[in-house]
Amino acid sequence: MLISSHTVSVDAKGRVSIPARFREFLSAKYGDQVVLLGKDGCIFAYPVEEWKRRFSERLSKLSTTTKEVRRTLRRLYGRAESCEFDRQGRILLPAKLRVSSSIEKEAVIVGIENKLEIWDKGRWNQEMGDVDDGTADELPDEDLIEFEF
Amino acid sequence: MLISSHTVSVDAKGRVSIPARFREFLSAKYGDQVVLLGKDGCIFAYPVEEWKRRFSERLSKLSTTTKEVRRTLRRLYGRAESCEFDRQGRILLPAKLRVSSSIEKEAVIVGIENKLEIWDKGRWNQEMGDVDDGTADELPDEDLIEFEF
DNA sequence: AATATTCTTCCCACTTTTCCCCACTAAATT
DNA sequence: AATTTAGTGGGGAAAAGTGGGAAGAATATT
Repeated sequence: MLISSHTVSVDAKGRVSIPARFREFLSAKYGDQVVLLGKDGCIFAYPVEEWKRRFSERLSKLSTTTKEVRRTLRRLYGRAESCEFDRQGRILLPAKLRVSSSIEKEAVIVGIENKLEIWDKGRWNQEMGDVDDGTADELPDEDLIEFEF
Repeated sequence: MLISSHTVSVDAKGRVSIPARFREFLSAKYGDQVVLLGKDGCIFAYPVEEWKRRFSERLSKLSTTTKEVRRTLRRLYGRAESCEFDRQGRILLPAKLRVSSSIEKEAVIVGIENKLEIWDKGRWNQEMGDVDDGTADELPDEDLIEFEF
């Protein structure tokens, strides 16, 4: 299970090191390939198998006779990027995604159950409520489950 | 699995480079031949095997006694074009299809599970909703399965 | 029928990008 | 303090993408 957050630097080529703990878990359980998707102002990184489970498998059951379905598929797949760890355990964040998530010099990598989120450090701090005074937010009401991002 | 989108240039002869990642997947899994079909204002490119699975196999089971079926068949097969990669990994887009999909100088090639879509860049941006705010659409309701494009 | 014209296909050459690999520093472990 | 592991940076080879020339096929023109 993935958990916790780590600050890492983004180099001139747009690469970020995936913290060793995360990498071990991912490689062992899923292999070295992840799928990136811009969302909520950050980048979601799914292990490929996880992506398939959440999207491919469910979407392939839909008929593509309707234009709506075809459009949904291309909007999802078209925005995603596939990428692999290099030998140093880094991934290259495509320029497109770096721009849309405002990631420049420092990024925060967050482990959430079985996917990662990659944030610009500034945005992450905002998302966390700027001051981390140890005050936990209340839990939101339950919601209906439809689609798992 | 095919995923993500790449911008490529269309040369004076109407050729486009198929991004290496896509090509590797296609060649390894399916061979070098694809079937092109104009649809939704872009060009669909199916590996031949995929075309057979989606269309040939299912359509050949239908009886051709009705005019309706014969008409469907000729409209589908008549508009399709077969083509191969050249040594540089490009395909030549037939003039007809280039016109009907408004492809001129810049094209976007999108990988969607096991087929490609080839778009004029302008049209693609429209299809994506112009601004890429990372907002993914919800899935539409299920539909009855007829033919899967 | 002969010639011209367009289109297709193959090949070479150039530019840009990608990514592989080495090396350095910092931190943790023994 | 020495050794291992994690994270960071960058040079250079290889590959990807692009453009165009030239030979051959198909079509059109005189």
